[in-house]
Amino acid sequence: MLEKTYQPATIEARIHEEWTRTEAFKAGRPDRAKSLPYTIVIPPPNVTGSLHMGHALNNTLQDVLCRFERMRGKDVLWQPGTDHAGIATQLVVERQMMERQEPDRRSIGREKFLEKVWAWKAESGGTIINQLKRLGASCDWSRERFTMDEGLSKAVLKVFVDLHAQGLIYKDNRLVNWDPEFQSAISDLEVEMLEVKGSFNWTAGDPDKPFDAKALGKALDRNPSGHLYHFKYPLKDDPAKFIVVATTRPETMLGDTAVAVHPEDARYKDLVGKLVVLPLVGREIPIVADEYSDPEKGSGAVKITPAHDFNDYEVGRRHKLALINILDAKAQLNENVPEAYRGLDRFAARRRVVADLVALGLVEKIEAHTHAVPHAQRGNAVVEPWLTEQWYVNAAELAKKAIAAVEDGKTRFVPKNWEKTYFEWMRNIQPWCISRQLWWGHQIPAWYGPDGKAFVAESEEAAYAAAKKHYASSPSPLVGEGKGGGDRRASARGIPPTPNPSPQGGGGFTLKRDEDVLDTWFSSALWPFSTLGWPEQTKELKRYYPTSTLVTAFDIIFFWVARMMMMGTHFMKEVPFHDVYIHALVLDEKGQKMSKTKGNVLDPLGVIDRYGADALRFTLAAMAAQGRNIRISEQRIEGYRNFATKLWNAARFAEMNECVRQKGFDPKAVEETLNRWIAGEVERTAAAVTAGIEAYKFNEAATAIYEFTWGTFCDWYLELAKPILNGEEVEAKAETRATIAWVLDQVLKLLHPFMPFITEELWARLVEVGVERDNLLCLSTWPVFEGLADADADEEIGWIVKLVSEVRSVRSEMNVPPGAKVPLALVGAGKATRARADHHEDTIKRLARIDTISFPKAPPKGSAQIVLGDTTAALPLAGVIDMAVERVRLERETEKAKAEIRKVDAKLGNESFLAKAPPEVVEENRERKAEFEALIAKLQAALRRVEAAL
RNA sequence: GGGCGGUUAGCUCAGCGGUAGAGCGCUUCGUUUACACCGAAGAUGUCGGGGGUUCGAUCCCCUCACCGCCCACCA
Repeated sequence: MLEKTYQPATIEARIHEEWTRTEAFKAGRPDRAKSLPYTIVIPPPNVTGSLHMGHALNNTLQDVLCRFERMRGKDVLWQPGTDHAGIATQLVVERQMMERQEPDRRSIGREKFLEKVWAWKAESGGTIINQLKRLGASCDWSRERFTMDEGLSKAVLKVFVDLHAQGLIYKDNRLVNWDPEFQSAISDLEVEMLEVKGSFNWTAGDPDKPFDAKALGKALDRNPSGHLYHFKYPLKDDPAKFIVVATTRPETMLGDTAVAVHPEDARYKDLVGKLVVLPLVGREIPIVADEYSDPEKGSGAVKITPAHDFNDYEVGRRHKLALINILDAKAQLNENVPEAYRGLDRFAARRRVVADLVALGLVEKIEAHTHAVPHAQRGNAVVEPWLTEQWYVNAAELAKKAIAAVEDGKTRFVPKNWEKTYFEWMRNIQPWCISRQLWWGHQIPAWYGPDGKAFVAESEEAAYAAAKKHYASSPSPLVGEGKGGGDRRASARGIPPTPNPSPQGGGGFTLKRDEDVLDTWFSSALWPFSTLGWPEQTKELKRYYPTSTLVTAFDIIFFWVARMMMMGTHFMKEVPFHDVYIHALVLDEKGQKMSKTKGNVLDPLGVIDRYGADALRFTLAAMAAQGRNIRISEQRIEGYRNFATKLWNAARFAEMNECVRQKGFDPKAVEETLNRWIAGEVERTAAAVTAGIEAYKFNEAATAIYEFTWGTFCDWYLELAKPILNGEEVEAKAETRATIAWVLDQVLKLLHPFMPFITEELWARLVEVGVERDNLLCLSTWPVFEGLADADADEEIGWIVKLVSEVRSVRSEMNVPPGAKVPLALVGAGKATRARADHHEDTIKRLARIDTISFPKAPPKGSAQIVLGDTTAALPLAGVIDMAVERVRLERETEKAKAEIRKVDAKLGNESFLAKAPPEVVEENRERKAEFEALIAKLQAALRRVEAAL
């Protein structure tokens, strides 16, 4: 016997165990050997992360697809795994070490530090996987992968070496986004522009307002950025004259190598080609004419610091200006600035420079200025454009095939509008900086010879062999000049080059491996094939690649989707996935991004504890309309928890009424009108759910099964079935019981992708006599029906539903006591109606609380009257109801009908409409008009009777 | 500055060239043996403003307003 309410907590764990025990989700099950494959690779969550609502949505949708396709008979591989998440994970461990007051990573060295990270991974790495399991994710857990697994690392090595050999990976010395806190390069995508506001305003020469260093200091304490400083640079030839430049970063002036003005700017035309003397430094720098300078901005003259600004870098290139790097890896001023500033942090230097220039009378004004400042997404440090040598991928080249694949429709975005975003980015793609000065990640497979030449190979041995060959035919490396290579970069970062003391062979030289690791996204880019065993040509790779669908949120289209497309089309010569379904972000009730700092995080695990995984999943799926974000609220989840309970109780009802599955039950063979009707409804619902999932319209699929289950099955079908179940007609009773059991099974199946736990549980518990007892629901077959619809049954049941609803409505409006049974008179009933009323007598009596049904020629005096097609249903309630109220009610009904007729008439009276609208629409309106006219006629008759009674 | 999306019931949102919908909330009623995490009945909308296309526009086009996001932007 089922309990009165569904208790998810007790059931979910057991069901999950059952799935695991039977290896239900394993790809390549023998019974699916001849099936079509269906593959999804999971967007690998950070190995040390924990489940948030975004994951919950992402994985719910993937699971809906996988369970759906599995039930449709496909051989489903949902490939799970985790990402090593270079920066994020290293950060966590470093913070942990700091909290424990342990020595930092540089003190303990790379090896010891990596041991710690691996230990942390071992400790917390299983968390998110277990959380995914709690959500019900039907991944093939036996195939779990990690981006730093041996196999995946091999794939990374091969890709790096191959791309390098093809000239698509190279080293370059250019400006990168540098995170001075991590002391690592980061990619453009990892930079976030944050708006900052200043508060200090000052103008030179205002006697009422002298410069107040303290006030500026305070403003800068709040925010080191946010001000625009106007500096006066004296002309060399005429030191009494100045050119004014404006900057938000005063300290960079120490690295200025030019001032640029617009070539068309009349104010400065004469100055082009002249020199100014850079204050504080004394360097003579030219005034150049460059289009980059915008006469509208600032003073129209702009200082140029090619080594510390992306735009200035380009100007510098055009004018062959010197690059003076004034910062070290920590963004402290280096030896290239006057001694007074050396060793200062960039923000301290900023104050110092401003103070010194004010003292020299070279500051014209300081304005509070709101502008955007680049911050590192992880860690939030202000990012510094910094000149270093890094490894790059020629993304523009790889993007060609990735773009073509989408243009040709080999990969399709759903919703389609994301293709535009994809193209936009891909067509303007910049070189991808892939080296990171971190330790946690795939170390770059490049070894440097004594002269700094890099040997890229899959192993140290291979690199050494290549080096030996190279140096045998080249001048001795031992007298190398230290040109290029990692060493120079290392020294630029203040890290002394550490020669490898151990001899690596008999070549008379040693190789030193590049210390850097690869961007995390480099390995994730390979995920669709590296997880299948590539570079080995495994049978899994053959069977499951290309994958079917990728399900992800739009915020990683650039980071991940685009790069998988590039790597997939390049190395596999085939797209990594056919469909990319881009889903929404999950926001809080107010539409804000959930974040720990805002404290508006709804923890999916807490939700699962309180309402069950099924309720959470259903909520997310039901709200996953395309092209819109999801605002999740606990109330909504509660509503779907109630839905689960509703289903549970419907099953309980079935159980109590001995509705047991019948082997070989054929829904086409049922004879009771009621059962024929519900069979048709099941067919329609199955089609709607199927169409919804196929089109990635999860909300439509979820709504279809919800409405059927609650509205059609519980509210009407079961209620209508009760008289039969309680009646004496043995055959009808048996058929109805069997039908109920069958419908319930179809509900369980259709609902299973959304609510796997409760459905699996009920599936198992409802089997009393034998059908499919040994099978799990998740491996059963998806409902597909044809030919169950029965127009006659639809009409008949529709009539009953209408009659019952109308009677209830009138009773309620007329304040008939709910307990009171009243007689029903059907006036003007034709043969068919009479037959219906006879056939469903018990049902009508029960649901509408009627005691007797009669068929008089005219309505009894003092009746409330309901027009139902050709019949007027009269409730003789003389004395119970107020006829004045009844008159008002009938008048209102009449007015409504008249309003409808007016609308229809407006159309039918329009000749253009008759001429141009499709004939079926015209016909539809004619029928509508006739219907309402008939209705009005009957209502008028009813009104006359009421008036007679008054 | 470039792009994308949104504006529909009190709230959160579906829908869509031809009768405006759901969930929650609200009102009234209800101990009819599946379910009060329930049942029955009910109220509520100038479908953001303006223009256009069309026989017909909440839906398509243009425009304006407001809101959100992405990209670019440290003078």
